[in-house]
This record gives sequence, structure tokens and C-alpha cells, in this order.
Amino acid sequence: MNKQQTDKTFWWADTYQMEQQLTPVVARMEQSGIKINVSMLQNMGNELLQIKSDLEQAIHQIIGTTVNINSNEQLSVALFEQLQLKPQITTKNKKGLFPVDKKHLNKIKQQHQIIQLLLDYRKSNSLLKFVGQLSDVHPKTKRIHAGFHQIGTATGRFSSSRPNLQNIPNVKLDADETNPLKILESKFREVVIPAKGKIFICADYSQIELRITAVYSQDPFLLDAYHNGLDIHTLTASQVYDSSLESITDQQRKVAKSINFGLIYGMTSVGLAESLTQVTGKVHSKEEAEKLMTTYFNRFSKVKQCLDDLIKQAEENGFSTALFGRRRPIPQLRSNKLSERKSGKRIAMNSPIQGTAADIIKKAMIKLDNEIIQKQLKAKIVLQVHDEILVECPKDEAHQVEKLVKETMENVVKLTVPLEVGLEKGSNWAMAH
DNA sequence: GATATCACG
DNA sequence: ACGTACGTGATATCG
Repeated sequence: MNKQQTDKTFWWADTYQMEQQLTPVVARMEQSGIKINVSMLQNMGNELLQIKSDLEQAIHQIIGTTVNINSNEQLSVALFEQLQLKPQITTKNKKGLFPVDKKHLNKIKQQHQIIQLLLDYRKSNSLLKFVGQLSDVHPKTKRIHAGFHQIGTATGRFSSSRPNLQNIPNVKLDADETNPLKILESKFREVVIPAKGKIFICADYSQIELRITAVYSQDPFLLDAYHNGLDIHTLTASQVYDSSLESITDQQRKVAKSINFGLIYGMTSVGLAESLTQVTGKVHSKEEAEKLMTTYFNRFSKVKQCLDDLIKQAEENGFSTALFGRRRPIPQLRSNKLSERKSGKRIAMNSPIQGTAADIIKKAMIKLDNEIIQKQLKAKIVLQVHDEILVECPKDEAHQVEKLVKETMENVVKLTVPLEVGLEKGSNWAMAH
């Protein structure tokens, strides 16, 4: 390491030091691994194989056995040329074919019974891949030891691989759910279990990125909401629709929630319209989304100002800066292509927010792990999923560790809005108990 | 190796 | 007149 890197004045110093402190924490996390209920997973796999082969047979019955369902090219030809289904989209893809992605399939679902079969086939296929990945356990301990990569992402987040434990399906079932695939999907976090005599404590930051947006913008509505524990989406709806908090409908709240998500992503009218269409099940136009955005930014003018500032700073510097000094170069801002520059602007709005959240949870992991060691507890951090930490601990430690995790995460940094942590305990990662 | 698809936050 | 939400990893197909 050269002298410049250890110099406190070097811009990377704080972030670098934090990453160094985090390294042993990650090492312990990887070494601990996490236990899998292998027999349950196997049963799920068998059930899925059966479902998949039934679907395969039904689909081939309709379009003929020569078609490879996994080939989008062959599938597109089969649907739109052979079966003569009417595409609900004007633009073709690069191969000159109509797309067969989930979004488009959903639009043409009413035209033919085969579409639902295809969607289910894809789902069973996708779930079977998780079965395969989670089966890679140590023969003695039945634990998988995934990789967690503390550096490497553009924003400062973790990534996970071999297997990726940060994209395990997270489906909460409605009480009246009967779809067997949905039910199977909801069981994937149930096969992730603590060792004998231990339990899981799952702690997640509530809306951490939106809170960071409040900190960055110092918008009075957002600050007020988080200081007084108001429902942020309902508040947003009441501003956008100019109505009282009590009169906001479920639909209006859903719209507001999409706006708040979009905010963090540097939303566009098309992106918002698309998200609204997904969330509400009704078609929403680009123009409608544009009006919503205009109203939103009029009401939350400091948010608008803050996003503009983030862009301006990134354009001047060539990089974005998160709250604790983390930088991300954004060369797209100096591209000759308009679409690239626009993309760069969205990155400039999102990176400081996502990056600050990443730093906060990293700091919390360091502090929590150190506290655990200092107090000679047997608890272990076993997973991190961006705004969530999963701890495995002996049952007799549960009470103490629960409190420690929550307080550590909530107080690891002091911001102008409080950080709130939700806690769950359980005998598996689904936490349904 | 690029592209598409699909799982997560 | 464009092309659009941010960040990841795994897998199958196709050239």
C-alpha cells in the first residue's frame, strides 16, 4: 500500500478504512455459511419437476413437439406466426420478432390458454434453478457457503455468488392462495434454517433509501413525516392528489408508492407509467405519469432541487459523492449520445442514495460483529441482503441479541431523520412463526 | 460472448 | 426526435 492511500487527506481514506474493518466480518459470514433443510428442498424439487413436465407436455400438445420452449426465437414464431396471436406491442426486437417476455405475455394472456401454461412453465423452470443452487451444501454440516463481495459493485452494495443468496424468492402468501407454484415459491426461504438449538433474527431497515432522500433534500414534508412516524406513501398521495390523509384510497397510495420508488431511480414518465401499469393492473399513459411527476415536484420542491444539485455536482466533478464520501465515476455524463447522458443523470441521482444506504449497513455490520465478539456471544451474522441482516443465535441469547441488533443498526450513524429497524424472529428465513 | 429472462433489494 | 426507471447474479440459447 503506498503512502497516499494511508494519508487521511486522500478522498478514499474513510471508505477504505471502513472496508478494511469490514473484511474480517465478511470472512466470518462466509465461513459460517447457512444451513439448508435438504430433505424439504428435495421434496420441493421433485414436485417442481412433476409440474414442469406436465406443463411441457401440455404446451407441446398445443404447438408441436419440435419447439424448444426455452428458445425465445422459436417461441415467438410459434405464438405469433403459427398460432396467429395478436401482439399487443408495435416494436419488434433485434431479431425482427415480437418479444415473448413476461410483460408482453401478460398482455396477450386472454387470447389463448397456452400463455398461462408458458408463464407457469417459466416459473417452474426458474424455481428449479434455485433448488439446484441451494442443493450445493457441505455434506456434513448441510450448510452452504456463498460468496459475499464487499467491493465490486458500482454503488458500494454487496453482491453474492455461488450461490447468490441475495435473490432467493421472497413471496408472502395470501391466506386464500391456491396456486401450487405460488405456494412452492413461498417455501424457498423456509428451507433456509438455523442450526439446532438456534434461531434466526432478521432485521431490516425500513425505507432506508427514502429516508436518505429526506436527509439529502431536507424537504419539510419528508422530514416531518419521518419525525412524526407518518405513512410516507399516504403522505405523498395526499400531496399529489391534494386530499386529506384520511381520504386516500388504496389505489392512490399505490400510485404514490411507485412515485417514491421512482424518485430514487431518477424516474422518467415512461418508467413511472410502466410501473403504475404493473402495480395497479390498469393501463397508465405517459402523459398521466408526467402530470403526476409535475405535481409531485411542485409539492416536494426541495426534492427536485436536491436531485438537480446531485446531477450538477456529478457533471462538474465527473463522479457522484455519497454521504460518507464514497465516489462513483459517471463518464456517461460526458458522452456524445443524449440517451447516455440521460442515463448518466439517473445514475447521478441514484448512486449517492443507494451508496449511502450501502455504507450505513456496512457500518452497522462492523459494529454489530464487534459487539458480538466483545460480549462473547455466540450469535453470527449469516446473511446481508442490502437493507437486511440475518443473525443466527442460540435461543438463550435471543433476547439480548435482538436488542443489540436493533439498537446497533438504528444508531450506527446519526442523521437528520431517525433510522427505523424492523425485527422478526423465526425458525426459518421465511419468519412465518 | 452477447442477449434475453427472471429472481432479489 | 429520441429511448428511459437504479443496483446485482445465474442460466439458456445462439452465432
